Amino acid sequence: MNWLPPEKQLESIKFGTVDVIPEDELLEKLKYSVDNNEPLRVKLGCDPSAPDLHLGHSVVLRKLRQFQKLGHKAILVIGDFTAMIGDPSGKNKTRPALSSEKTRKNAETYVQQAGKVLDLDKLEIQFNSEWLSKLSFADVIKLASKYTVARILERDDFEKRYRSQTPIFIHEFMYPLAQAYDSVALEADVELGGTDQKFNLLVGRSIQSEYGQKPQAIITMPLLVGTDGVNKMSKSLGNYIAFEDNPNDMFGKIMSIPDVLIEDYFVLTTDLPKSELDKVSAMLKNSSVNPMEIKKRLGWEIVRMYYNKESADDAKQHFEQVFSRKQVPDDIPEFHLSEPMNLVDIIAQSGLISSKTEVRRLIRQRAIKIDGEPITDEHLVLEPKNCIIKIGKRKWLKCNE
RNA sequence: GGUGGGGUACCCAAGCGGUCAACGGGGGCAGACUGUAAAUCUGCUGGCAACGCCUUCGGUGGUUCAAAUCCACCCCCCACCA
Repeated sequence: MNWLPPEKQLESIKFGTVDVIPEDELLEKLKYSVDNNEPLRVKLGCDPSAPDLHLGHSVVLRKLRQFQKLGHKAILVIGDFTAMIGDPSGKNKTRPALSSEKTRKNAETYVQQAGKVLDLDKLEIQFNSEWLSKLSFADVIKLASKYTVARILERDDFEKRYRSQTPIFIHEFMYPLAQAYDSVALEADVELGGTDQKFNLLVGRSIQSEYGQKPQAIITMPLLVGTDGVNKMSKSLGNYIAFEDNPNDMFGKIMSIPDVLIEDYFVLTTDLPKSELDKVSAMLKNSSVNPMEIKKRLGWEIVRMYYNKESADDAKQHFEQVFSRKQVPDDIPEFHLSEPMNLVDIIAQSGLISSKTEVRRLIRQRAIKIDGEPITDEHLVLEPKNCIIKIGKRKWLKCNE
């Protein structure tokens, strides 16, 4: 293996991170690794209960891939054990416990999608049920005796929930410990996570020491802000851009992010080299360049990464056609009209809008147009003819006789 | 185990016998303005065969001409005390 000098490695590892704790220990580990020709074991945990990966996940996955490129061992830990128990952390709703079959299936999808970022051939995949399910109650007590309630309560989400009178279950206290135990079981040298994982990662360090291991270095990555520009990207908030989104949606969603996020997105989700990133940030500061153009570049890059250049070109062109020139997109659903029919029924039947009440609402709001003409009559009956119905900002229906 | 507080629409949160499909805020959607950016202004935000009807206020029964509102039992959450 041709190793990059440890200092160089550290420098590139640090790029885009929030914390590297402790940096000197990581450098030591890197030196040891190079001197002994021994890759570091770099761990990333994942939750297989919602296997729809999005750009938010990509931030930390990309960091893991970077370690792969540097020659280290990337380990993806599937948290199947905890998923099977069902983590009730989402407020007061108990999340349904997933069956082991469902979990395995989710894990499969997860890995398959993660493959868009990681090199699967070099990836070590571990299921934490492998070791966690084998712990005896005595083992668990022993593990629990390594940490105090006060320290667990330091975690700010626990503290928040405690203050807002939201229930906290005992087993939730155990999750950080279980995750920490994963690091023990795997003898991890490094663990990655989002900044929201910082606490858990640090517990890993303590627990590893308690079990006589060298504590892992931890690396936290920023949480990518979602398309709403406010919250972290997450599936449940609906502000996400999924790996599986089709190229047009992917491009369009990128175009809808607030300008202030452009730079973060470039840094955290694309492969542009440092020199290019500098150019981008210079352009963003230069008021003569329309940020929209830079965003198009971003959208193009991202679609290219998850698909290819052709798709990226097409998506960009589609965007310009539909939103810049306000033309009707090429590929829209069709509706066959053989006899006169109520407009409301046509739209409801097409499935583009789920209720007729809502369709009527949209008509009242002048959001429905036929061949460019806003409709005002809720009772309009359409004769069979060829026409284009536009519904709101981004839905179309083509009627054929 | 005891005492007290609480469970309302996607979320927060009013309402405490009819005028309640339920104030207000958030979010979302739509319109204007735009660059599917931000900011701003406006409207909408349970469903349907629609000046009416149906379903909804933790659950089940009950009182009443009439219940989210009153009663009974049950389920769940929180705080304090033990």
